[in-house]
Amino acid sequence: MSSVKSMCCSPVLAGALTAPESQELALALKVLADPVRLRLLGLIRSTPGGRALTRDLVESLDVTQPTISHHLGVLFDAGFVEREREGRETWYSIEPDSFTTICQLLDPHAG
Amino acid sequence: MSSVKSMCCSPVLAGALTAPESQELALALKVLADPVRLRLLGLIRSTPGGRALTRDLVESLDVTQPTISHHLGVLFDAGFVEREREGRETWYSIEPDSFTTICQLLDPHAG
DNA sequence: CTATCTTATGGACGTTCATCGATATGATAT
DNA sequence: ATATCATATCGATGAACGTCCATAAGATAG
Repeated sequence: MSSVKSMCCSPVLAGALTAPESQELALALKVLADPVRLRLLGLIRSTPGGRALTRDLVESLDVTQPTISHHLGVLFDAGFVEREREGRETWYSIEPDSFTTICQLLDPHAG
Repeated sequence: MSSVKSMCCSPVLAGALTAPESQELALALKVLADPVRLRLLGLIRSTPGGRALTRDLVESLDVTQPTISHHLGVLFDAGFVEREREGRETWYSIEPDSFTTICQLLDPHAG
C-alpha cells in the first residue's frame, strides 16, 4: 500500500490466488473477453428502458441471429444478463449484481 | 446515473461500444482470463520486493517451465508485466500502469 | 389449421490456444 | 573449452470456442 498503483485491483494483486479462486475469476473474465458480448452488454444497457429484444440486437451488430442468440445464452448462463420471455419475443437486461461482482474482484474501491 | 449499480463499470455499460473499442477491450480481458496468468500476477505482486524469478514461479505453480515462460511472455507482450534480465535469470514485475488501464475500463471510480 | 414471425438449438467447420517434451540460447563456473 | 544452470523457443497435440447454415420450438395472426 505504498502508492495509488499498489492499491489498484488489490484483490487480484494483493496476494496469491488459490487455484479455485483463479479458475472462477478466469471463467468470468473469459465470458467478458469477447467483442460481441461486450457490445451486447453495452447495447442492452444503453437501450431506453434498460432492456432490448434479440431482434434489435441482431440488427445492431453485424453477425447472424444464431450467433447473437449464442452469445446471449453465454451471458445468461454466466449470470450477466436476465432473460424475460414475452410472447414470441425475448427481453434481455443487465443482471444488476453481476458487474458489481466483477468490479469487486478487480476494483479495490468496491471492497 | 440513477443508482450505484448504474454507475458501476460505466465505460462498458454506459453506451454502445464501437467495434474497435470492443475488440481492444476484449483482447486485454482475454489475456487476463486465464487462471495461470492470474496466479502469476498475484505471485509476482505478493513476492517481497514486488518481483519474482521465473524459477520461483515455476516452483509455485503446478505447470511446466515452458508453460510458465509462455504465459509470462503473453503478459509481457500485453504490457502487464515488466521483464528484467539479470545474468541468466529473469526478474518479472507488475507494469505499474497496466492494471490502472483495465480498472479505468471496468471501474467508474478510476475515471 | 396453416402460415408467419421470433428465438433457440444442433451440427459442422476453422481458428485459437493451453500445454507439453525436446531443444536452442545465453550466462556462469570449473 | 566444457559442463551446468536458467530461461526462451519450437513443434505438436488436444480441447475450447466463435461463427455459420439449417432447422426446431413456440407463439400469434388469418
